[in-house]
Amino acid sequence: MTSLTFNRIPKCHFRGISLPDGQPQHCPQCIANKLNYCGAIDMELGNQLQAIVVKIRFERGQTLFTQEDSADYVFALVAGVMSCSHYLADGRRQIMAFLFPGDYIGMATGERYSYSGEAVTEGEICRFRRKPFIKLLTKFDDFEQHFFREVSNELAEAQKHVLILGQKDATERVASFLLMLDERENRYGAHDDIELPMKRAEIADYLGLSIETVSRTLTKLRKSGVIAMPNAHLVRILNPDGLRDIAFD
Amino acid sequence: MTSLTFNRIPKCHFRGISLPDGQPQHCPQCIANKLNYCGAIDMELGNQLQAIVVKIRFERGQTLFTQEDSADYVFALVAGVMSCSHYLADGRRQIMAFLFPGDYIGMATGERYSYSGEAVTEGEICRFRRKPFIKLLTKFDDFEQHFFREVSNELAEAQKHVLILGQKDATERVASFLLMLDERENRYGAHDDIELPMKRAEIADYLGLSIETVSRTLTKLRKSGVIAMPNAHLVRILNPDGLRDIAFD
DNA sequence: CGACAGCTTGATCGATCTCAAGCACGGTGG
DNA sequence: CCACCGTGCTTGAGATCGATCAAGCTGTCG
Repeated sequence: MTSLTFNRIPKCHFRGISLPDGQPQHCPQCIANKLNYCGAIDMELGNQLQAIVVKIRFERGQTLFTQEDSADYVFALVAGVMSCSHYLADGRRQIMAFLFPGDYIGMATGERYSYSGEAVTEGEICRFRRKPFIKLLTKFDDFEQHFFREVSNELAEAQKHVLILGQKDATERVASFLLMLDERENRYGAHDDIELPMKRAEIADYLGLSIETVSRTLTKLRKSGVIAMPNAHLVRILNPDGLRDIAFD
Repeated sequence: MTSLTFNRIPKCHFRGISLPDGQPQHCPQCIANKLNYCGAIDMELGNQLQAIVVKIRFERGQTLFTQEDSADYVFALVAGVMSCSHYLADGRRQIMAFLFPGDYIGMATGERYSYSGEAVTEGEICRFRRKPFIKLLTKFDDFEQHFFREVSNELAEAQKHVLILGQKDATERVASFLLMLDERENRYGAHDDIELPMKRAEIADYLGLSIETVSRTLTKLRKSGVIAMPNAHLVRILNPDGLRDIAFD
């Protein structure tokens, strides 16, 4: 049920359900709505969304948009995992967030995205032109409130991230990261092992650590018995309370 | 014009304009609206806000609310400087943001604030009960859009913060911080020196550094000639381009 | 089976923290 | 008015955590 296969989307239970190929589906059937919008999209809104949506499949490693691009679109991730990264001129990369099915991207942005959207796994995304999308926001009141909550949650996530980066040491950071993934995967129903679809380098750039430190820390947690790692991209939490203690909030 | 006096509010030009003592003023006259809401509040909304507002004066060091408190209020900072801090159980503190007149607090929050609101200087704040405030949001459409933008800006700030904490070294962090304050003070009109109303400990907890490193870094920037410091809480940028280069974005 | 990308592990180095003085300035009281 | 005190800032010396450099290892794919 949770075997690790990166080749086909549906295999990984928390990466969302692939839509049938072809034209975009009516949005109420879309996983993105099921997960975050609780099915509250009405038919009329669904139809209007359908008129401005383009569904895009993407491959692992692909860049969907860059931090320099004019922010003409809003996206809804349907399947797969993405990252939002900000690059400095010398190549340093800060990953701002990992995105999972049901997440929206580029809601709260200025004239340009200030981060690049990159595919961590292959997947599928719905792309909406911003202007008509925003018009729908003002037209459908719950829809607007929904996005206010979305952006609020994103802010809360960013603040947690600030706390991790500003105050926590390497072990606390990695433990917090594992718990974050665990919690995230729990939204899709019970699961046993945490999947790490991203590379060590991506975990490192999310946590402000080096690849080597991430690797050493995982090894340390494994040797101390709070987690097990069936393989390099699968983590089983053996002692949840212990891990929470280590994460320190 | 920019002499450093912490005793009386109006002396510091970027800390906002004190309202006359006594009952809350009609909100269109309020500095908070002038700065961020561009005077777009209409009379009707102003009256309804007035009905639910309480104006509170606070002293330096005072805690306005804690991270444990039920988030029953939304605040608008009118005068003075505040900080939002998250404390860990062992006393570590991450300052999430410094707040200036015109900033709103507690808009995007769950059941509880997840940070404590602390007074960096003495000042004044308008407090609104959350429920009626939210009702006004839905009733007045521009008001709602205004707050969507507010929360979006807050998110952008948090993401900048993540970048600073995740990727930048001590010198880059301090330079970025000075530029942030500079930009912020520029919103209130031209100014010569940057005021640092907060203590070194607060800068340190914002930047994820120790007090000593903040101090040493300021000394280094001073000795290298990009800034001058007439006193410990006043910074003059001598070489803006140099400082931007050091801040690295 | 070989090549390559990504992960792990080891050894060293360096930036920042910690501990410890000393300093500066504002406020207070004699 | 000035000495004293306390708080906050600076500076120095040593310790530490994580980065960097450098192999080796593992699993995947052709």
